[in-house]
Amino acid sequence: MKSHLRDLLYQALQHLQAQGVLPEAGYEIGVERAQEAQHGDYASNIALTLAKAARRKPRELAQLIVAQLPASARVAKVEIAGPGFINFFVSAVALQSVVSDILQAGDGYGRSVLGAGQRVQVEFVSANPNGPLHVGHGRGAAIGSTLANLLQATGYEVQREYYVNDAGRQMDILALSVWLRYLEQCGERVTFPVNGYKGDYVRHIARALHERCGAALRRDSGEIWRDVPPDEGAENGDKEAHVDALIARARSLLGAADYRTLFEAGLNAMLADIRDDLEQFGVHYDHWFSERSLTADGAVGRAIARLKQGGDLYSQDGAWWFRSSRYGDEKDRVVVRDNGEQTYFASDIAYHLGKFERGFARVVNVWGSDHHGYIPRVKAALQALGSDPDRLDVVLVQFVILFRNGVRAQMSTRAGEFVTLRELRNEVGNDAARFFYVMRKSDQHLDFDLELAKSKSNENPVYYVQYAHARICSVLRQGEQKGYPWDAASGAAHLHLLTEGHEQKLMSTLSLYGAAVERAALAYEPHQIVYYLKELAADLHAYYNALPFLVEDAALRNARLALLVATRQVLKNALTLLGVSAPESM
RNA sequence: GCGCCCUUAGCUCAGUUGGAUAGAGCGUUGGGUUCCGAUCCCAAAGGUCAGAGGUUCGAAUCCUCUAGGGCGCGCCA
Repeated sequence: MKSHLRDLLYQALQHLQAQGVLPEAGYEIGVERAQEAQHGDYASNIALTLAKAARRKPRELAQLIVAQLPASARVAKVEIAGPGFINFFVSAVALQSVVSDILQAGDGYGRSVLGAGQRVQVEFVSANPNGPLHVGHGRGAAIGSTLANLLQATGYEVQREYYVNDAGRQMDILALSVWLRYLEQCGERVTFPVNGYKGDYVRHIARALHERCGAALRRDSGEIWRDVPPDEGAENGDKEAHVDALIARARSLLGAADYRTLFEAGLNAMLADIRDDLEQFGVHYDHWFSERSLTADGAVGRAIARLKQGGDLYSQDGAWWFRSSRYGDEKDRVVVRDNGEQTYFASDIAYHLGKFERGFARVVNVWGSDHHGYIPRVKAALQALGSDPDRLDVVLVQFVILFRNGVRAQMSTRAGEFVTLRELRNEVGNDAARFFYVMRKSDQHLDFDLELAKSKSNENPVYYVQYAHARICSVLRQGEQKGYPWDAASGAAHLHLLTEGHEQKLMSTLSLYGAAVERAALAYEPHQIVYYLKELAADLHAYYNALPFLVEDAALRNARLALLVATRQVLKNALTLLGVSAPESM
């Protein structure tokens, strides 16, 4: 419709140019949805933007343009309003056609080819596999997953990826923690390090390991603790040194093979848990990318070598620094430490470089907002290596605060540990969780009202929207029972009977769906789908309350049912993008 | 201290590349509807868009400064 109106305006402008009213030049013709009903359906500000060039008052120019507009069956009325806006009122015929469009396209309605098959990668969650996912990760999962769905629906070829941080000290701490719990299983008495992972999940992993391996990984406890520097709390205690020494001891006492067994036990158990959690949450990945693989196949070494070649590395204090400040970062960053180990940042350079080498036209990272300071250095690295940093977009996700009965829900009883995603899902259900997670703009804090998410009332937006879908199903069931099954052909033939105000409003909202999907996808703003759904559901409920559907007049009845079925289709399509179910009854 | 993000009605939040009298839900007040499944409609009240300058036909939106809040500033990951 928008492009149709642009065409009409373009033709009018051509006439005016021919008459010498307007100078010859190419113009951007802006056509927007009108904000208020009294402004019609679409509005153009073309007269305002061209007033200067035409040396006429905007309203006067608007009149000239309108006078030259070709007639169109899809436009019922054109008005000039305000400072010089041209308002278009869409004809009933044009409005009604949306119903048949939807019924014809079905599940495909709202999809577009905007992305033209370009390959886009969305990387999200990527939580370290050293513990279960918590409620904060859940928001990243919901937003990332919806974003991927949106981009797919707009014609991009999307790859969903999880970057597994399976290297580094944190994973060694997990391995050590598992080992100590395992030794407890063997009957040893251990003093658990302050820095160790104390969650119950570590005990579960240790128990399974003990059942599988017996005492094969047991070592003499005197040897383990010999000369280990004291933990925090003791005199001259240092929790970092303590835990590092224990890791080194585990390595030496167990040997490479047994340490690997231990390490893998922790990693694999955690990964399986995370995978399972996300799968149940309706979040699916195409690829789980291992950080260790980057070192193993030499990608990190190659990236560092390239930086060195480009003159972007220098040696200082025994370490290798990347001159990121040259590319807009606050300061330079270490990529190889003085002990010869590569930093996490070094892997990340290789990882992001690899993303572009894999042929993605665009790369989207969904990160917790606490990582925002990391963006400049990654972009700096891409630029130094000759990739276009603008092809990397980072969506920052703010924190989630749980509320129960109006008060901030306490973090779990175990000190410092957040409520897990699984606990949240079990309490409020997957649908409510996913819907609530994407309800706010991602860079806004999310106040998550647990009681509201569970309530079965129209104040609960999930319930309100899902019920709109169920309600339509219910009407159709009622129709069957009354001997009024929906006749699709009759409905299609009598759409012109849909002239009531509520019907027009509903059809108008339906016609906005495609634009809403595109906007949400391009701006990386899943919350726009939620707002769209709320409006669509409100229109449906209002229609339901205002007019009867199962009327005796078959033509009118089938037309109304056609509108209902179309509405149901769009509700379902939009809910599916969010990963929320569309129930037939509730 | 420096950097990034945020600040819109009593509350929770929208506001589509700068557009018309800044909107919605909840809450409050008054009225109507209560029929296909569990609710909708109308009206009223409520705003210095944190504050101050600037850019222009036009600013919640862009720029500068100030205030308040969040986060980040490791040879950690």
